Amino acid sequence: MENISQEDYLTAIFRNLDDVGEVKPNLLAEKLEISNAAVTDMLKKLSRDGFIDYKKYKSIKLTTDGESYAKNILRRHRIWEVFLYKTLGMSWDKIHDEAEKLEHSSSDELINLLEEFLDYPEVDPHGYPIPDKKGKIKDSKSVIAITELNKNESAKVVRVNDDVKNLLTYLTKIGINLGREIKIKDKLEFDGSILIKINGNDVNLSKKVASNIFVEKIK
Amino acid sequence: MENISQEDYLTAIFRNLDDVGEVKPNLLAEKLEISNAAVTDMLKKLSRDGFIDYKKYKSIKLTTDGESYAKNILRRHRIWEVFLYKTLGMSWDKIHDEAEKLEHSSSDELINLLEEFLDYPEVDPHGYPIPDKKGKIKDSKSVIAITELNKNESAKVVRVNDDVKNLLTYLTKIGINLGREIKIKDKLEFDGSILIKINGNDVNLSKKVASNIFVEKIK
DNA sequence: TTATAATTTTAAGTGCGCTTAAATCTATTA
DNA sequence: TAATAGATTTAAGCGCACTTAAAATTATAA
Ligand SMILES: [Mn+2]
Ligand SMILES: [Mn+2]
Ligand SMILES: [Mn+2]
Ligand SMILES: [Mn+2]
Repeated sequence: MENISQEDYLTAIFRNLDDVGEVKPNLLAEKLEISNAAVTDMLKKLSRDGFIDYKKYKSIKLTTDGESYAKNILRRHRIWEVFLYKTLGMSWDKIHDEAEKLEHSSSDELINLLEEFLDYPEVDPHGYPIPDKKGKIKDSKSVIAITELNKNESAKVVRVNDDVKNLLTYLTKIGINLGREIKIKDKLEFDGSILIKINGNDVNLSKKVASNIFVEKIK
Repeated sequence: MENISQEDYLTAIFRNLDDVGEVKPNLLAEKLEISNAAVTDMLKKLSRDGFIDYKKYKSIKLTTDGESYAKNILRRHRIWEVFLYKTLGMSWDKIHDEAEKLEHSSSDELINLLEEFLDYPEVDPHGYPIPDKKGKIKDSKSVIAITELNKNESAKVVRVNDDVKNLLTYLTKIGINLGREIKIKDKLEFDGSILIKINGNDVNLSKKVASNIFVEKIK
């Protein structure tokens, strides 16, 4: 395909599929920071090119082609992130934007060599799984958002949404990174915020922040 | 700037400046494999944006801005090539095209980290010098084309034009790579071809090939 | 159920980077 | 020097990826 815009649309679609495997144009427009009209335009092209199923005023589905394409771009993105973070030591909050460009400028051969050089990493530095050459993604059913934990439960941070502006910078500031253990001290009804204990400190997370941090329970 | 086309034009201009620091549109059209009309179009934009000095029907010069921009892209390109070749082991004839894309998708910060990781290489895998952070390029006055050698002179291959389609693949096939010693056995007048000895074999190089291989004399 | 709000599409328009064809300018050479 | 060849620019047009404004459709809530 070799088309930066279309590639970004496809990954945005894939990342935002709901429980029945559909997305709405409005959400895409938000995620891509683009007008609704532009989205409609592109949907026609993606449909024409066989990457999505699209009927006017209906939700969007990926075709088999579209899905495997999206996963390939995601694979590129995440492998680049590992390289930037581990090999070059670039900071947590910069690698996503950098990978967002590199993902469109590298052949499959390059990505495979890079994967080998990095010794076949399974997750990117934000905890997202890296699809293998065939597009297979390890499923992570036990991964849940902090918002789904109950009071007094303990958990380990295993993933953080890399897609939310300035979230990573904020998390670094309050001492949250992958592998950290947290404990729910309280869940506040009126605004959905959550009080957690981390590193011996009490920290209050807004609902929005908490819903973008993912953990695995510790029994 | 963040513009792939303009960046490729600028490096093409820089790489093809003549002895008085000028290029003609026609040559650019050839190198970029694009119509003359498209070149004229882009020259107006590059001029508007302050990267070149351009007057209708006259040759093109780079402005100070244009030159430092071009050298920065060249720096990116060549550092990427070193990485692809040395770190990942990608083959000699594939790295150029890959770098041709990556050069447009990497921040200065990334390039600097990469340069450090590679331990500050001075030349790319084709023998071209890598501009430093300030745009300074080591000059290589003693580097000459094979065509400039006389009969019976010996020399070491130090650079090969990475810009000529299929040249590298061909050279690999006949056993020419950087560091190899050659000796001029004969120069044929009628077609400008040159007979050289390399690796104990006699090989005939066409004028076109010979003019794209660069050497340093051995006394 | 119907008014209103929200979403989505259509319409019109823009700059980009390209194309081919025609016009214009410059260089070569008879 | 005048004809011609070659280089360059202009003109018209195209698809892409976006915009804003208006129209159409669908969802929500009184
Ligand atoms: Mn990311
Ligand atoms: Mn991207
Ligand atoms: Mn190169
Ligand atoms: Mn390029």
